[in-house]
Amino acid sequence: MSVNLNAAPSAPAANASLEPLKVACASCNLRELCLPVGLNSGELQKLDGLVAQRRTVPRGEHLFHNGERFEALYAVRTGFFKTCVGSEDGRDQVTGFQMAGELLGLDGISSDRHSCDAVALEDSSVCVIPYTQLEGLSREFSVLQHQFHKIMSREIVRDHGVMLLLGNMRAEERLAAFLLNLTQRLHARGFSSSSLVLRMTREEIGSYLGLKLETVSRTFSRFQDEGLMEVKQRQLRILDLAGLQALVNNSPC
Amino acid sequence: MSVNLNAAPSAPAANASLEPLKVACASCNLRELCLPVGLNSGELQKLDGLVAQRRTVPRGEHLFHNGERFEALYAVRTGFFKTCVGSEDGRDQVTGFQMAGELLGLDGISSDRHSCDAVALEDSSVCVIPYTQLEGLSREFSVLQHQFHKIMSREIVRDHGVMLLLGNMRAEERLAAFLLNLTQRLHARGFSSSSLVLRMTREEIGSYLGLKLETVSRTFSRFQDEGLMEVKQRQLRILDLAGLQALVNNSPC
DNA sequence: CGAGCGATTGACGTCAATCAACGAATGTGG
DNA sequence: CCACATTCGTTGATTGACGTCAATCGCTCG
Repeated sequence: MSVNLNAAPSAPAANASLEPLKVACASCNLRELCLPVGLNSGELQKLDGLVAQRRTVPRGEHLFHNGERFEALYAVRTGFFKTCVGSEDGRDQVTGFQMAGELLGLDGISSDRHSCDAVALEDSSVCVIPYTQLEGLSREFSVLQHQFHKIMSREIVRDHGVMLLLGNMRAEERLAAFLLNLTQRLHARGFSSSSLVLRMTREEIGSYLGLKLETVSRTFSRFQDEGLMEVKQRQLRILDLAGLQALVNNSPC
Repeated sequence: MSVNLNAAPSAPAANASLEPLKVACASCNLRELCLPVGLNSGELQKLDGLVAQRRTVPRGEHLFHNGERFEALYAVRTGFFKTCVGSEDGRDQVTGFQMAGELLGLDGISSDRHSCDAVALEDSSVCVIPYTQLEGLSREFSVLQHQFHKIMSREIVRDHGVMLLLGNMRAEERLAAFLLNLTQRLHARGFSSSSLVLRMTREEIGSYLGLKLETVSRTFSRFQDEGLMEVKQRQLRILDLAGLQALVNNSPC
């Protein structure tokens, strides 16, 4: 396996800020990445009835907090989020980064409370999906039910990939895997797969990868020295994709 | 948060080997830990109709392999399993240990193929839950649907806890967290929470915790020297639960 | 323009990995 | 039943990767 991630069919990305009064799932350009995959138009309409509310989250603000009552899932429409869990003694761990078309809040189902924080890394907007209603609708439409289950399962598989990364890989391999994941997801959304702008700090990358920010920074510099990529602060440019892939796949020896 | 794990109400454990011809969920002593939580007797009967098949898995054998077609979930009746993912270059990572009442195979939903190996660490038996039928039944019974979603969500939360452990904790803390998790789950199944027999090798523990087997062994020895526990091969005895908890909660400084 | 956060880089320390040897337990075949 | 093989576990010495501490640089935004 190849350090799992959310593979998805391609679709162009949406634009932020100017929020239309009503954006139906049926006309959303993320529908092939999101919950509506496979629904026919009648089903889509029903789903739209449910996803009535939108919410914008300014950069740095929480979409939800750990411990908060769980009532809805959120589909990212525009923007970028991180989720993180924390231990009593103040350590915290970024558990994921979410971009357009990805679902937030699945952790909350288990205990009716959110068990992590979700924070916008740039001005973002989400669709609010009231959870009880989603359960209801997915009892009506087996396609929706199955798609929802697939999304939860995909999250589990992704987490297992991260566990492999955290448990077995060295700093270089972790960062390479992270970059490949990120570019693949961006590519699936119609962006360039070689040029990207990071939405998160070195510290946040480090937290996700189980590294310190200095190590992330040094590893970026090493990649640049080796001609694998160009690094200008958060502006990245992949020069040697195969080289990065080789780093992930070939064991260090 | 406290390095999440599958908390569950208590229930005594079943006995192996002599497999009854028919064991109904309704009379299973794991029903308060497993899928049937909250079902009324009519619903239980329907679920029983679905869970017709049992399977025994001798120690060391696979319940399923990575890449195999996904058709059913498995509920552990007796015994003990590990699940592991592997990368191309041969490294592999234990992603979890499963005991009675826990579900295996959730990773398979996302792609219709299992994405990990499940291996019995002792002679074990499982209930086979055909997945398509489970989806059907959970469209009929919202309680079953909700319980199933909770189980998937719990798996996600558990994985996030492991990510925190792998990303932030030192060897001692990881092992302490692991032991506390294990004893809590055993306790929930009616076993002593101070005495336990490990079903897995040092290497498997190490793989789960992102450590080498020598480090696991050394850390066990240190715990013993410090009077936290008694270690005789795989036979463990917790002497100072609070001491272990302190290790997990208090940052090293 | 200056304050402040984020990023980079260097010197040094630490924890766990690696390499290696040995001991204990379990299982196999003569 | 014992010799032997094999796997699992323990322990020590050394190495190496990443963390820590610290100084500096450079954006970005009031």
